[in-house]
Amino acid sequence: MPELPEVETIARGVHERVRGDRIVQVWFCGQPQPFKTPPVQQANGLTGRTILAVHRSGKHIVFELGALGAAPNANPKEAHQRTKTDSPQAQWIVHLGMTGRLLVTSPESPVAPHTHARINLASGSELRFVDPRRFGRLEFRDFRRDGTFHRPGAEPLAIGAREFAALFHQRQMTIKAALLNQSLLAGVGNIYADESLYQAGVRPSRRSNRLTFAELERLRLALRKVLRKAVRLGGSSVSNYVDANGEQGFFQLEHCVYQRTGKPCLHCETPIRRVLIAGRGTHYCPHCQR
DNA sequence: CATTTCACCTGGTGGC
DNA sequence: TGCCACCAGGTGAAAT
Repeated sequence: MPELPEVETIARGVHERVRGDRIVQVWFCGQPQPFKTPPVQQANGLTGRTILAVHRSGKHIVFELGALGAAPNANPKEAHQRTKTDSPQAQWIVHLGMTGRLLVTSPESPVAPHTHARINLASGSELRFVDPRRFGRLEFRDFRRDGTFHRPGAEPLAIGAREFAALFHQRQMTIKAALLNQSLLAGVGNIYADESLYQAGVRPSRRSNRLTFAELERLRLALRKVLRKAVRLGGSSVSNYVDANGEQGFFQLEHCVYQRTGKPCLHCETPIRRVLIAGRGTHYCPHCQR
């Protein structure tokens, strides 16, 4: 489900709830689909480690983990100090796919259908991965064997004007397809591609390399504006997205084109059009976007 | 190599 | 109410 703002919201929420905690028990459901690393290897790697931090990278949620067998630390104050001094030795990487959810709950709360992972922490809380469509992926990396995780593309909130323009001037696919390509920019998905193209006044069917520098700069700034606001509002809750605490986001109320097919453009009243580009439903205003 | 299409899944919605 | 077609926040393998 999640694009950059939703993943950022979830990662922040999980970080707040599990930082400094220790993994005491791991349960994985037998469905092999979501496991990029075999479940047994993952469970062995995770058990006994301290969670130093949780953060977002592209659309991935990255758990920074301490050394295996580090002394348990029940005292939250000391756990916080440990966070400062320990350096990460391994990572657990979660990709939510289309319908994935990461939740921090109590072990007693009812287990939702399609729960594929339950991770018990020393504090008593439980981390759960739920994913009906099973497009999500779980991966474990031990630095000694696998090195650290590297997202493929640039961060849309950090990239500068020149680099952004250079990236998109090299491509002849449609600008919509280019925005969705995670090896160029990491974190932009269908909602925020459509919304930022609308804000920039650029038609999604345009060829990436045909955009002027000024248009690309408008797009980069629109992307920043849209993504930042969406993060501030906790992401877009379409269908049933919720954050780590089960709370909804509110950016869906700000959508100008996404899933507004046939409704009037908020600028010019022209009906919003929906077409298929790069195999995805694409929404735009035929008058405002050239 | 760059680009496009399609398979992978389950569930919700709206038309008949 | 039931059945069915279509749609969905993503990606990577296969085809072009």
